[in-house]
Amino acid sequence: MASNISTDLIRGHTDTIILNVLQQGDSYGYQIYKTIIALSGNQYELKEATLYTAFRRLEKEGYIASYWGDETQGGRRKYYRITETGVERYRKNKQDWHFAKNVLNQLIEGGIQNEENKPGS
Amino acid sequence: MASNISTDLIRGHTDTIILNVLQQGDSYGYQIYKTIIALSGNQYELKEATLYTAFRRLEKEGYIASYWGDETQGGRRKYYRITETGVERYRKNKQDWHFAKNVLNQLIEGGIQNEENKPGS
DNA sequence: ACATATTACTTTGTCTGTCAATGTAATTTA
DNA sequence: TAAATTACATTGACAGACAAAGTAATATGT
Repeated sequence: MASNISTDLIRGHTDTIILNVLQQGDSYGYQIYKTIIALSGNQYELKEATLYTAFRRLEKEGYIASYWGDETQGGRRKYYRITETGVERYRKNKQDWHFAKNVLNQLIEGGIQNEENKPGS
Repeated sequence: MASNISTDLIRGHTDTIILNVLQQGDSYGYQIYKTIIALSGNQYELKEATLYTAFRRLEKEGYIASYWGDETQGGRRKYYRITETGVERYRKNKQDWHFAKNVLNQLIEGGIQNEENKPGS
């Protein structure tokens, strides 16, 4: 893990990242933790404490829902599922990110940029 | 000012943005404030309080230096100049941003991205 | 068999950057 | 001459990220 990435550069994207993972199927905390590391190509680790904080936040806001897995041995894995409003939220966040990315390019690079502006979505 | 951009999406880029402005010539607080709004195409306003906080931070760390303009009427404009380490810092920050941007794309968009990976500089 | 590592979830407290609110004072415009 | 703009500054609050520490189960190594 090179981890060049300062926490402030990711700040604000945590929720979007989690929602993206959950959009591809239900998952539980530790697995999501591993998935994010893998997705980043081992470049970024979203810390566990941050993750679990985000789960609370997202659930409270109704973007995800949780249920315990039926592991039959102890109260093991807590699974998360993305809700409909969660999917909407993800789409919105993704748009915002594309928008912000373009503005940031303008602000960080010197003058006027060519145009690498295709929100895709 | 549509200001779609949440503060958390910019967080961590403030210093880089300021250094970028100062790289194109000395300037003073209020002008930098206006320049950033213009540079963003009126899409983003870096708040004054944030700016002045950043000036302190950057000066303390030796990335910028300040001097009073010779307005001869009152202690008017405080100009800022980017230092050599400031220029280096800017370059580093820009690289970090390109790197983080690519990782973020991976984390926010679903699967594996094509490749829009040319750090430029 | 026993220690260690890994899986899995949780809480508490701290730090940092951003910004609202507020203030001062000079200059410019209506 | 009142109001707006320019220009700089401080204070206090808030939110997100995370280090640290902990609990408890299962798996692995020796």
